Amino acid sequence: MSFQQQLIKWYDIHKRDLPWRSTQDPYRIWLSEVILQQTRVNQGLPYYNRFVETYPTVRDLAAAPQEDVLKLWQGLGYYSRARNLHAAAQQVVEMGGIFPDSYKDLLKLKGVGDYTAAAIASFAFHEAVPVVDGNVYRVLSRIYGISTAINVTAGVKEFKNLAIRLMDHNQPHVYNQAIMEFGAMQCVPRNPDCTVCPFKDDCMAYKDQRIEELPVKIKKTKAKNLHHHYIVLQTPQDKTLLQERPQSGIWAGLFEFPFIESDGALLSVEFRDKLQEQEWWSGFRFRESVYNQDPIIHKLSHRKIHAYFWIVEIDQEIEEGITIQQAFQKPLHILMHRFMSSFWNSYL
DNA sequence: AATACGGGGGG
DNA sequence: CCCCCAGTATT
Repeated sequence: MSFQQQLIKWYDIHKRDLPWRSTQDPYRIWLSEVILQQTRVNQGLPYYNRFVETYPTVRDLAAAPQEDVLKLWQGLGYYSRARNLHAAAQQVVEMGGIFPDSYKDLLKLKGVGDYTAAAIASFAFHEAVPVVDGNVYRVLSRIYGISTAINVTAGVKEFKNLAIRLMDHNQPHVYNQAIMEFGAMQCVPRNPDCTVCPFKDDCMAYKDQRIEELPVKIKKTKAKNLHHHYIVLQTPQDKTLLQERPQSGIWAGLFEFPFIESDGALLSVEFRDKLQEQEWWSGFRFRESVYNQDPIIHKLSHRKIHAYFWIVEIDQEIEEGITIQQAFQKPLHILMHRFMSSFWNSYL
């Protein structure tokens, strides 16, 4: 039995019942693929359901305000995916609302790269293009004993070529689902149960006991430290102040309290001075107290944010002030949302 | 070719 | 603590 046949046989027995597998609608498939970029199925699943329900068609998504899309995306991370998703929906609507139906044309959509274009093209249109995601790298590197790093150009090309050679051209949609599912369920990153693997007699890595070494990946640079002193403004009428982050960089387009950056912890007097130096701060009388003496550590892939929340009470209303309820309506990053939930749920 | 970009889960 | 996840865009 060929590799493809064995793989598909395994898939038929072990596949999970996932909502995007029971549709041929390119819009839904695209939605699922973007949500699942660098995201586990279990984490993305509820978001997929909410998006399909809120925006049943690509036109609904295109017509929505970006803030609403970000709000629905809140907590999923890599927020440029949401902004690109929104922009791509508008691209599709401009093309008459008809989804591109080939790998080549799909690639033109914002946020759709090599993997996602291949996924949509094969799942929705049965085009014979291979998906090469983290699962596929792992499966192929192990079975074929390939030590080329998966995150260097030579590796990307080598694995892509192998994937093209291996794929089942008669049923690319099944084959692509099968190899990813196999990586996700059987050929897992750590401690796979190779004794029940259908490829245990052929797998080079298993034979050479190199399962834990493959795939090879060049390690990434380590995180830099940032210190954020968030200003939790409180007015007499219990209003507060949020600001939108810039459209590029970390948490682009999300909302948070204004903050002061520093090299480390601040004493109350230091915080007062820095606050009064802020351009937007218009010299209110205020009383400050730090909510958390020790920083809350929020880790991103390459930033380590030390967050301090300073409760700053002023004795007058401000024009930009919003209610707590309004603040919760805004798209927020997890650090903000966690603080707001714990602070205002116990405070109110 | 390297870096930026989240958050959660697992060992 | 470190690694990984249905990657893409930018530098």
